[in-house]
Amino acid sequence: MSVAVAKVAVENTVYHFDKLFDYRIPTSLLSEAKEGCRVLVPFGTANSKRQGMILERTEQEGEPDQKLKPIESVLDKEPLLTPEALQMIPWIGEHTFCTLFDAARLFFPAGILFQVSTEYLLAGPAGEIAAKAGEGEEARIVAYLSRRRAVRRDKLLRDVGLAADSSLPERMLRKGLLQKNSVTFRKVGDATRKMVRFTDPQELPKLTPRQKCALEVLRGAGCASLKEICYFSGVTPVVVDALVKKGAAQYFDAEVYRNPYGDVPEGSSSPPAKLTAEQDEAYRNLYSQYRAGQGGVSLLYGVTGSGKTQVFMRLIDRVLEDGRGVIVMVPEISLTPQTISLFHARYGAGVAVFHSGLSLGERLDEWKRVRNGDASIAVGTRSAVFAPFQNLGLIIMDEEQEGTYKSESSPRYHAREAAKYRCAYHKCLLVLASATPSVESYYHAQAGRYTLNVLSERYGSAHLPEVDVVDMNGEAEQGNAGILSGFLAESLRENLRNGMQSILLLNRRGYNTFVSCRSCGHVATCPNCSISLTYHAANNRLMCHYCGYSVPFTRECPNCREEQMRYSGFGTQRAEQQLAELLPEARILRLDADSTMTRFAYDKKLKQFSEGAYDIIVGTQMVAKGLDFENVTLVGVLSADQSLYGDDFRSYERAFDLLTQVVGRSGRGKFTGRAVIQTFTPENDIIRLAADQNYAEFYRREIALRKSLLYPPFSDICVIGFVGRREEKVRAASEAFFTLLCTTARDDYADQPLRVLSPSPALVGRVSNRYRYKLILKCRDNKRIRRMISDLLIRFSSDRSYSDVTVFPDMNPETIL
DNA sequence: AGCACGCCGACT
DNA sequence: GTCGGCGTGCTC
Repeated sequence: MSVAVAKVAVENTVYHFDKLFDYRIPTSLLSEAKEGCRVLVPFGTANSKRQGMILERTEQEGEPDQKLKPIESVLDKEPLLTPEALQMIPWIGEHTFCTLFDAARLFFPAGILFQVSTEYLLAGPAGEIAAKAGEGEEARIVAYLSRRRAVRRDKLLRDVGLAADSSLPERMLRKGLLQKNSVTFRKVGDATRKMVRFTDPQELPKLTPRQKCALEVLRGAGCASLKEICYFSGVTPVVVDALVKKGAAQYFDAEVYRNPYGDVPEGSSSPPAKLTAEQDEAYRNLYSQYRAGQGGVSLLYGVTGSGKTQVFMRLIDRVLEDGRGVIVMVPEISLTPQTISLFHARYGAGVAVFHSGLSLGERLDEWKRVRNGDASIAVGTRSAVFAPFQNLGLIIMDEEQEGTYKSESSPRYHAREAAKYRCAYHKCLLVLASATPSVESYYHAQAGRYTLNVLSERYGSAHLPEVDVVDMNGEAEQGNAGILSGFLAESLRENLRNGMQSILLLNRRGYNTFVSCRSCGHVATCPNCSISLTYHAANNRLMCHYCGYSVPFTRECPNCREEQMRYSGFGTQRAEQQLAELLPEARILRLDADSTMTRFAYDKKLKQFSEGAYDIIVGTQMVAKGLDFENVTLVGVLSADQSLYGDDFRSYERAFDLLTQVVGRSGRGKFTGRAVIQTFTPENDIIRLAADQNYAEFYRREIALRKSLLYPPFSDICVIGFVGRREEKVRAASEAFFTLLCTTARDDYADQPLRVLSPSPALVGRVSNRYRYKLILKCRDNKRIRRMISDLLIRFSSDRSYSDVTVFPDMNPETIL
């Protein structure tokens, strides 16, 4: 006698008791319940229905010793997950300290998920129930339900006007007035963008001040996305909801873009441009490493504009010939239409695109195309690393040093590590490419763990730009308080006269950065976060970049009541304005997160720039990378300083990367380029090294620093974050955890090299009214240490006294909060 | 996280 | 006497 058992990862479990749960597979489901299929299972004392994923199937011999609960139903006809994914899920769980189901989620598009929810219906004929029911709210629920069949819990509570966490339905259930069901439904999600239009009613209903404000914006625009209305009027979506209810406005869905990138051309088989000797050598090396079939990692270090893409494409061609899949990852910022059309032009519909800007439906479509073998190249951001190829030949990670490859929310995985795992599994090649490799990757290449290929020259006739560093201290002394030095202003004029284009980088958005009172010194800060507010000229409001809070700007100081509130510092919006005053004939394009909020605004604006509709781009980081316009011959960095002096061990690396990259936007075509870097600290070596594009020297210094201070790659860093509503609790929790960690490490892990830094408030100590603390652990990221951290988390969260504080470990985070 | 069990105070 | 407060323990 034996019984079939499924080991199931269950949704919405809590980390400290997450594991694979055993369920009996009823005979009727024996053929359906395959590994990799989603199932519905009874869970907990209430046996509420939850979604789960079968990760393993076993036969249990003899009598079923425990009373295993049976699987309720199987949700997929065919497995959603490949054997590779099934194997990778526990690995992700172990490395990122997340639940197994959360790890499994990474492998399928969000649109495919079912949601399990409760619905209620009357337990008998309406008349009978109404007679038994009480007054007031109970009676309202009965009346409401007597007009329909079953209604989902959230809808019921919303429609009857009760709080979302009301326990009334449960109480009525116990009284026998209601009955409940578990239902599964496919998440419809935000497949379309919510748009609002003004309905222009005969007479306007009575409106509250906030509603008036929102309506004014809407009237001006006629129609806009809900997001935009909220940005420009500073209201929350509920205000717009009210407008719609009162009949002054209407919601509608933006058209669904089935194919977000227009008609995909047939893959043009245009032969790739001829490779230079250097490119050819890199290509040959990579190809032979691929051919060897041993897997492995290679670092392709090529200066900006050296033509790494051509090397990739050659390699991709060969891999495709073998009938194997290819993943190309790019950072969010450079997933431009330029990049995508480059691949579309060459490989046609064989390209699937993955990034966060796609609707759920589109993501599902692209996922299926890879799954079914209709697409053999996946191009996308970090999530593309999980593209469901069955036979993978090559993964390319462009700009591998980019921080966006590390997930900042659970599961906190690094796409580079996930890529290494997949490459080991498929015995395929991972190519890390960059003009400024991460210190860690270059170290591994030097140490021989990765192979190294170098492209030291720009492609074609292009040369690296000449760079001038301008000391802004001198400018201030000469009475120039503007954002442009005389030198940069003159360079811009000259470039304009020559009919060439320029890019200006200002690494900060908003109009001004800082708003304070001249009279009492009061600084405008966010009421929810420990951060100062930023003035935005577009909507004349002060905004918080952390939680989205905003207030209208007034001159009156909320503290001393004097009309003395003033801006200081500057942002992209002010730069744009000053530039317009200085160069009235220039056509200026501002690119930052505010000007590119709508879905295709960024793409459209870049296209216009490339067609010559603008002379100058001024923007934040998004202009620093990936842009490739041959008419750009001048790049200006308005202030190199903010990016340099973070308090993170990666600040210098990021600053060097940013400066090198932005300088590299200049002179990529047949015209010679130049760059101007403005700074108040011209003596800083990083600026000089970036100006010279001297990576080797930068690396030499940085690696020495990392070694002496025991930072990666000489150690791993695990940051344990603590978040909660009451600061005292959060601080106490971090200290209790610290103590527990220290004793555990001393008693049971004396063999492990370990340094623990005592807890301290996070850099931004409060965000959205939640306090944040952190403690830092320098360690070796190995099985034993992960086990220790996991054990600590489990022990710590079973202590009820810190239940309102959430603890989250992050192994090798991109930034130390 | 939910949810049930269980043991003490203020109501009909 | 009972309803309901939240401390404690479990989830195949």
